[in-house]
Amino acid sequence: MPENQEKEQPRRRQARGERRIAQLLEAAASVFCTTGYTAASTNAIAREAGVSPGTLYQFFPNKEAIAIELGDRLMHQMRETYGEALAPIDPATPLEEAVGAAVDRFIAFNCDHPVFFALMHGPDIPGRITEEHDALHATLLSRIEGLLSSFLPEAPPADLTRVAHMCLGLYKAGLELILGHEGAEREAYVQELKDVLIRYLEPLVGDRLGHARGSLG
Amino acid sequence: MPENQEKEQPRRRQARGERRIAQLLEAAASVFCTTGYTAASTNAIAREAGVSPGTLYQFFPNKEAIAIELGDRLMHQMRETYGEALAPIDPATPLEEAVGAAVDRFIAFNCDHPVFFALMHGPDIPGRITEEHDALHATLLSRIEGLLSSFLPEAPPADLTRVAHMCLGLYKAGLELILGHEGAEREAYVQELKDVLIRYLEPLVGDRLGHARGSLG
DNA sequence: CAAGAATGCGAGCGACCACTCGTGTTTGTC
DNA sequence: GACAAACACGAGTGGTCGCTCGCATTCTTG
Repeated sequence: MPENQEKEQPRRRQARGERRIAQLLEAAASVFCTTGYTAASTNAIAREAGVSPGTLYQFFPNKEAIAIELGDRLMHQMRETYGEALAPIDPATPLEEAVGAAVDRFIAFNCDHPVFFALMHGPDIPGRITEEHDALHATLLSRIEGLLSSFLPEAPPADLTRVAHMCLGLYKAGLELILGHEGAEREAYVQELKDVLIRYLEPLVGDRLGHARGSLG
Repeated sequence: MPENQEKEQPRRRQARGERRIAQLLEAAASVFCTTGYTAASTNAIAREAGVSPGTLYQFFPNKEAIAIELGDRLMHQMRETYGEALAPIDPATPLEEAVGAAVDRFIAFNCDHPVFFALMHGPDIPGRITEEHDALHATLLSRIEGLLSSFLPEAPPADLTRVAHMCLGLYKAGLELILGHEGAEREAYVQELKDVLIRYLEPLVGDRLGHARGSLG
């Protein structure tokens, strides 16, 4: 059977279809945010988008595909964001500045796209999304490791990896608190997160260059 | 209608029944751990326990009650644990010692009872468990605040609350990494978590007493 | 040893959900 | 305008899951 059924050429879409897709993804983002992936019913997504269940399945083969497409689009934007936020930097950059800039960019992204957090942290999420998340996670980790190694060229790789994991974990913990507050309190938590990271990393990287110790605001 | 239907006196249980309950809770813990709460089917729990679905419902009115009972028992043990781990201490105790002891106890508890983490972090968990979790969370927070205030009697309450939230969040982040590793690597992460907390808190509490700065191992 | 309560079973019920299908409507193309 | 393809609909289908019910078995009690 030489027929290749998996390679269906993308069916021609009209402008209306593209609009529907965007509409459905937006609705899905909203529903995923409030109820999580598994609890989100496709009917609820369709209803939120103001279309019928059948219409939803005109554009997505199944529920997972919705999350995947949403994840892909977010991931794309994310890569642009961390491309800027975690680019290799001059090792002479003060730690405060490097951490502050990276945190600000990531926090801004996550505040703009709360679905991202919801989609990447559900314990009930299908395999494909987890794969994407793991891939992103790995990329972020290697970027952080790269940055760390420019500060700490002589550290054992295992330690670098561990510290990178820790940084990402600390960021996620801070993000959760930040997303849980608004306004001035949110800003205060952002600052607190920066302090955590800076104070954690300072003894590691500061020993090499003897940066000035942090002064509290 | 003067009848009070909610107050059914607890039906008499035989030893066999108590054993079954323990068996079912253990099975539930196992299933919740591997699949999470919502994805765990009551039939799967019954199967894991080696009994029929009907037997399960002989002892629990519904699925939520299983999680609640499990949560209650864990919560009870937890309170004993943090009763020791977060008891008010002499403000003169070195920060390293206080943080190290508290972290060790909580980590030990969480490693002994992985369900606890699974049950308290699913985004899909029913209201009652969330309430319990919130209650525990609040208690832990006020304990931490209490400890902090003994170090920082003059700090504004809002700052104290924020720092306490941060500490708990950092702990949870560390816990996730710790549970994800074993053996020596796990121990390394435990130490890393302690370092994070100590370095975070040191500038706050250290300023008052001028403790020796941390030396890396 | 009864008699009643507690325990145990498992087919099956009702609800919900992902997904389909037959049919009707809109849009692009000649 | 004619034809086909894309779009839209929503009742319906199959499957899963929480939970029930009638009945069999084991324990406690007098």
